[in-house]
Amino acid sequence: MKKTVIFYGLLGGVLIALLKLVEFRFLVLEHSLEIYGGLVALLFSVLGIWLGLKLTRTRETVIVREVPVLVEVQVPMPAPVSAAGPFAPNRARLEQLGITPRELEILEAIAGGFSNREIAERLFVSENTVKTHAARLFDKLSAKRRTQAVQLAKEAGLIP
Amino acid sequence: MKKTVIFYGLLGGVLIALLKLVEFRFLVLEHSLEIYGGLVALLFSVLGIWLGLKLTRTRETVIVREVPVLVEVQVPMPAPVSAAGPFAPNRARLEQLGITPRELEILEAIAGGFSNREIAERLFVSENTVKTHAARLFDKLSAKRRTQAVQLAKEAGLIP
DNA sequence: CTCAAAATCACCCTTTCGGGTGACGCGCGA
DNA sequence: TCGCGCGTCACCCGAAAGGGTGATTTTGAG
Repeated sequence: MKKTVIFYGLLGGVLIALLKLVEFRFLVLEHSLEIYGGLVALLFSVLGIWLGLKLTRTRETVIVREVPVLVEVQVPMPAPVSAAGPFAPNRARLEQLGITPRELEILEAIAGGFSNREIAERLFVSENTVKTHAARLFDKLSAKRRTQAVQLAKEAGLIP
Repeated sequence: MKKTVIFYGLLGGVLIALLKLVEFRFLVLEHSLEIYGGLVALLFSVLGIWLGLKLTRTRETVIVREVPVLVEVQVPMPAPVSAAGPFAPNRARLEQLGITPRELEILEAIAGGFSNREIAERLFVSENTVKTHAARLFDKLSAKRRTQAVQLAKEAGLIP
């Protein structure tokens, strides 16, 4: 990566040098301008890099991680929902998105990390069926990938 | 890689074009040398800062201060944690699984529902690299699919 | 300095996903 | 009885993901 940067830096330098050369033919004068520009550019490049380094150098994440010591009451979760027992999917959003019960099942299975084939076996249907459900689901969720679908569904409170 | 080459090529071209343009203006309007210098300075400052940021992106020195653990009864939800702003991944489990910081980054991106390509662009690396990281990650998590990896990581308290 | 871990990238090959299309049956309400 | 939503299934094809191997570079610890 750095090599690439250096390479292009040198390339740029060579190009600029070429430009200078060409210009030289026409404007024998005005050399100071080029030199001036180049110097300024170099200077501020270095300055910029230094700034960048400085700004990120202090970006040290001081994380004081403490593992749970005692467990009292397991508080709910980030998502809203009062939630009684296991989990209650947001019916409103479910309906407003037009997601059917079967599709929700597929969604949960997907979130569980199962492949289409595994889901098919688990639900006693063909893999093609799972794929159709999944496709419709993705469409309704505006998701392009199953991971994205999971993410979106989670945000929408459809799954835990 | 090709994209990177093209990108840098275009960037270089644009920069040179800009320089030329500014020069031209300067030559035509015998005006402020300061503007020219300022523009060049600004341009290269931004470039430098960007470079600096890019070269040192995940400059984090993690200070792990483990507190003796008593019990750990993470029953219901993956990682309650409650309040506490962003989220602190379980460093202990992270280490015990041998997951590197970079791999954790990839994991988070995967959980975010991004494709390998998107992750590659977002982290300024090639898609192959992302795939390598992902592969190692799946191996360490004993996951066969990315959705499963997300699920397992969530259970392990590695991600929110 | 040397060594190892981490990160990066490439290539090949197989499997899995996802999109698109079309089709069939069932139950329910108009 | 018809239409419709839902669930079911199939096939094709391109894209994405995943497995395996090998390689280089960077960086930090000893």
